[in-house]
Amino acid sequence: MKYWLIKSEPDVFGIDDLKKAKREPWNGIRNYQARNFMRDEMEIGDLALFYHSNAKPPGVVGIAEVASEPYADNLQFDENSNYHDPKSNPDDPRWMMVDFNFVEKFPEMVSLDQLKGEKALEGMLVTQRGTRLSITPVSKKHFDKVCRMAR
DNA sequence: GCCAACGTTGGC
DNA sequence: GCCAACGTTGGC
Repeated sequence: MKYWLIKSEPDVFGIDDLKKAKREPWNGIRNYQARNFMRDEMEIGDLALFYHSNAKPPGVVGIAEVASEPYADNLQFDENSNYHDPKSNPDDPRWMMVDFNFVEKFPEMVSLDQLKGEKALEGMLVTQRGTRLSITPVSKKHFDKVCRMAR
């Protein structure tokens, strides 16, 4: 079982939206590294820290769970979508995604500042400057620590 | 296959 | 809204 951190902008799709939806296809990822994590490494039952980016303040607000095998993100074939990719071949889709289930919303967010200030989280990718990846792997140690900080 | 130009992310 | 840090694109 692996652990992850997934970013989302609360204005677009935040933890409350996931709570309401219960389950959501993680579509719109158009970065190869992030895609590879979903396609090649995620397994049903993996847990992910749900992170609000472009928020004030940014930080981890809850937990989601991988709920499906990887499958093609249909928006890549939708000409009216921002995520349309004309170069993707329907017989060999370029962009894959998984579904996430809502697991938990933390009573209080663990802000990026808190993450950065916590010695035990040293090396966590999201705290590092220039990490723009919307999906990053997280060690179990770091995952557990963030959960403890939230409670 | 190099690399300049361009686009995007996301903290601040 | 600025801009640093990346990723991608495309000409050569």
